[in-house]
Amino acid sequence: MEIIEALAAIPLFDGLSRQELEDMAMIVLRQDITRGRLIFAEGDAGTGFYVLTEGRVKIFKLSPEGKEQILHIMTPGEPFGEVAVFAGEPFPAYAEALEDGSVLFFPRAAFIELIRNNPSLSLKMIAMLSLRLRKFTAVIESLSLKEVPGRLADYFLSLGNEQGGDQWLTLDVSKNQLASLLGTIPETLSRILARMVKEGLIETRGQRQVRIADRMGLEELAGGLRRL
Amino acid sequence: MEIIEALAAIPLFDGLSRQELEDMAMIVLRQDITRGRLIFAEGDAGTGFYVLTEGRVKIFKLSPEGKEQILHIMTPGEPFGEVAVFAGEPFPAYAEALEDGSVLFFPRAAFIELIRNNPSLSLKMIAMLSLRLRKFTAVIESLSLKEVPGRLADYFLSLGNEQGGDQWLTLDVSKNQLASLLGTIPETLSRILARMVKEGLIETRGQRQVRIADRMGLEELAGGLRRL
DNA sequence: CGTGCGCTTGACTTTTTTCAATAAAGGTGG
DNA sequence: CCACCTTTATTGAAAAAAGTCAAGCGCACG
Repeated sequence: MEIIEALAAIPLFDGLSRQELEDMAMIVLRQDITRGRLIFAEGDAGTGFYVLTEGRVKIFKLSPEGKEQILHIMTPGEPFGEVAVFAGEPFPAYAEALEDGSVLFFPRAAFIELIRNNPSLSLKMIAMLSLRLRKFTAVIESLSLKEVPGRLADYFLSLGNEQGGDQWLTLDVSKNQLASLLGTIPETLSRILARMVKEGLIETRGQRQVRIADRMGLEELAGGLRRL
Repeated sequence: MEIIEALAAIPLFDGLSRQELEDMAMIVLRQDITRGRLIFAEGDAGTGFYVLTEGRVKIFKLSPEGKEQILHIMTPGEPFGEVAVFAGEPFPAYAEALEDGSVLFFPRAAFIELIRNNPSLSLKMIAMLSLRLRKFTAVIESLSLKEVPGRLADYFLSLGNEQGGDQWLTLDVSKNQLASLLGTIPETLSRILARMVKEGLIETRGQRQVRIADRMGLEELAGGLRRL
């Protein structure tokens, strides 16, 4: 049963016994998703949540004029939609597949039953939510305390931590998406990128590759000690 | 034992049996706090979390230049610092008492043990974290999609929902703090407030009282359909 | 080989911040 | 109860940051 392997690969569930995974496999539904597919919309009832097993999914909000703010880009292994399910409210944002892939769907009632009987699963759930809350805190801090150059510097620095140090870094999103993730628009991003290159903070290669040329300079920018 | 009553009054714990509350009372520490008192600082190790029982506490971040962004103002009954505790990381922000009051401190290890043996407590915990995550989502949306007038309109509207409908509403924070909560500075807030009054959207009385004079107008502002 | 979409650039407008000065409130000690 | 002092709030003028609108480039894809 391939669902079991998929479950076992989810960080949220590691440490669970074979039996527990099998119980869980009984309640989940596998669903393939194609690029551009809307998985749920803001306001939809949260009858269950999802875990991404393959592909990438963006979680975003829409303003009345149709401008979108990307909250998060999910990568395989991450759950999404749990907040609505556990808070007992409709989904607060949209979820759309950025590439072909697949998700597992966990129906609300059955999953709650599972948690109720499984303390270590609930602790994992709590830890996962806490971590996400912490990330959101950082986003709020960044949006409200820093200007766009600082937020972009943050982004490059954290990209540098994930991927190797002073290698060429690969942007995992389009620049339009990156702009939205940073709470700005493509034009502004483009200008700031150009200034960063001119100031020797970064180098670019093609559309999606960047190298940090002056880490200290970026850190000063992120910290607000320098301006572009 | 007064701690028991304090515990029973916390929404997070309602539905727990007398015995469960007593078990919990064994592990909590009561601590009185005075106005201005720093409860924890960003970077402190999270050895446990707090629940506010009396007074008000602000949770905030500091930028390198010392500008502060208030993330949340806690009112009695709300837990804070849990994120760090469950994520196993240091506190990501500062907590400072705005008034005299008191808190209960829950040591990490003992509380985790409690949760492990109490499924309904863990579900409550999960629900609480989910709700907070949902609020943060709204804050991020507001910061990145709306301009200051829209955020302020949001604030008044939600204040109107909490307190009675068309009554005079009482601001629970100073205007400096409100500015920080909205991700802006006092001067900007002051100007926008003045414009809102001139446009007949709100009335003010003294420094801390506001009445919504044109709810529809505010809603249009919040939705971006109108500009000031 | 053209069409389309993502990206960039320029000129202009709007929004917000900064700096500086003033005004109003609130608390304290006489 | 009042004068004084500190903190908090308002206002103006100028600068900076970001957003809008419009045009143009370039690369991928059919």
